Amino acid sequence: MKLSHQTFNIEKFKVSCANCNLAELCLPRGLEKGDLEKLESIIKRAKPLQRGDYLFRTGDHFHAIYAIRSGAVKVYKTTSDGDEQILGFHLPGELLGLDAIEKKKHVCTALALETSSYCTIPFSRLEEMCNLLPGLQNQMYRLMSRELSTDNESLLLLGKKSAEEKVTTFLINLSTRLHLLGYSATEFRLPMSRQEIGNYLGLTIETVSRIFSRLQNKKYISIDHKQIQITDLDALHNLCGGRNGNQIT
Amino acid sequence: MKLSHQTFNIEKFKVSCANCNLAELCLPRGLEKGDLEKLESIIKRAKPLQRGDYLFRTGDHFHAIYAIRSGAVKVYKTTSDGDEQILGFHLPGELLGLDAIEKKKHVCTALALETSSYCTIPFSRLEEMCNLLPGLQNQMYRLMSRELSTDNESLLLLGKKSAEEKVTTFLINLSTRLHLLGYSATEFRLPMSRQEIGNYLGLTIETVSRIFSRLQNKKYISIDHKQIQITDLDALHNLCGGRNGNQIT
DNA sequence: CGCGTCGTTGAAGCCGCTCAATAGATGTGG
DNA sequence: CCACATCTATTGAGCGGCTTCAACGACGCG
Repeated sequence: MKLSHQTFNIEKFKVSCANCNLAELCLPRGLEKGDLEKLESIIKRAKPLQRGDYLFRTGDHFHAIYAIRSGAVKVYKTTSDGDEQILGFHLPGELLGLDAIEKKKHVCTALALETSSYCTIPFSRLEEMCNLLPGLQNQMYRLMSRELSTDNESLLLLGKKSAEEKVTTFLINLSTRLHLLGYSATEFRLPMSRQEIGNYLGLTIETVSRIFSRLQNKKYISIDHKQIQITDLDALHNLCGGRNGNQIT
Repeated sequence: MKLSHQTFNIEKFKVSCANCNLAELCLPRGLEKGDLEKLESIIKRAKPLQRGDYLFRTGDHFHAIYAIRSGAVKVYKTTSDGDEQILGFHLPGELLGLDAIEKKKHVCTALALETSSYCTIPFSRLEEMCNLLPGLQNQMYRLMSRELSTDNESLLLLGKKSAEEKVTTFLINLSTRLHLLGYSATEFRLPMSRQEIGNYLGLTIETVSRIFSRLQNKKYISIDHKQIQITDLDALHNLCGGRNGNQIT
């Protein structure tokens, strides 16, 4: 290897959707090799975010959408009286910022829950490229459509379900998404605090904590701080209100 | 007028986005006259729906999106145990069915709350046309982005707000949207039942009714069945939790 | 070690739900 | 036209799930 250390670092940040194991979940899905190279040419991979760093904030000028490559990011709105409502937690392969297209300004804030890497996709160039690559345009519609679907699932979650159903649905949803990424569906680390879970689900931190304890007493799960093990996935499914747990937001 | 009665009826259903007073709110927004004609060529205007008619149902094959021209439509999901969660009420100028693109199947049901007319826009032809008309493609992104934004507002509504805040936010939202359509912002007819309002807001019919009564006692509104008059819009705004009420779902 | 943050658990209170009764609106058939 | 049934909406009484308030333990960091 003749590359100097310096050069190597630059190489590390060069984009290669072709080699990215998330390609099938992300924007490149369904593109041919040649088209993939065109798409890569407009994508920039930036220095990873540290825990607590902002990806974008409410009011920021919108110029690009972002694809999470690793880590976890929370997206939230801040109300006039200062407190926040978390709208979703985003894992690798998911696109952020699509809701900012209309107003050309970000309407939410995105913050890294842990060290997270991401790709930046300038929107105006993406739009141009969609005109050239119908497959890419179709994938954009699909991804936006999917986000609409998952938002609808969230509405159902908040509107109809009890606290216990909310928490179990949340766990199963997370489990499903992690499994899709190749991780264990039954053993993982929660990237967010109880506070953040409660906020997302429209519950208090105490209620979340109590329900975790209750699920643990029933031997459905086992929790050590943020490390969680699902010991009876079927039982959890049954608590979700019959269906569901496959939403992706 | 030389047209026979027969001919006149056919003419009535011919599309003309150019003459549609909703054009600036709907898909044609921002298109030049020539491009508008191209768009019109793929749009079909169908016979109006009667109250209780379905526009589409969960599981239906997705082949087109729909634009409401008049009336009001509710969109809901049905849970496995049979009851429904209403996701939104749609007024003229709004697009329906965008959340079905990904799965190529409708994931919700859309039902007319009153006599409603609409346009049908075949999606595959729309996609082709977006490749030819960058302005149209941009408008599609904007409209989908806006729906994502309004879904987020709904999440905030369901997650953070009290029953009173939910109901007042709902009223102000409706008032704002009707005003945008050229109707009175302070006097209108609710196209949905108390039951449906409660379902949408995650409340029972009794709670909705009580809050309407309370708002009436405070002289903020005046209700006669479905006919509603807002007598103190500012007071309602203050009840919303400081901000908000500008979501469009 | 001391401090702050996070999470757990208990006790009490309140908001919204459930159950129930009633009235008004709507529709139907005689 | 009225009698009757049905559906929607309103209002009250009581209950329960979740929140609020509070105390305490565990962990991380200076």
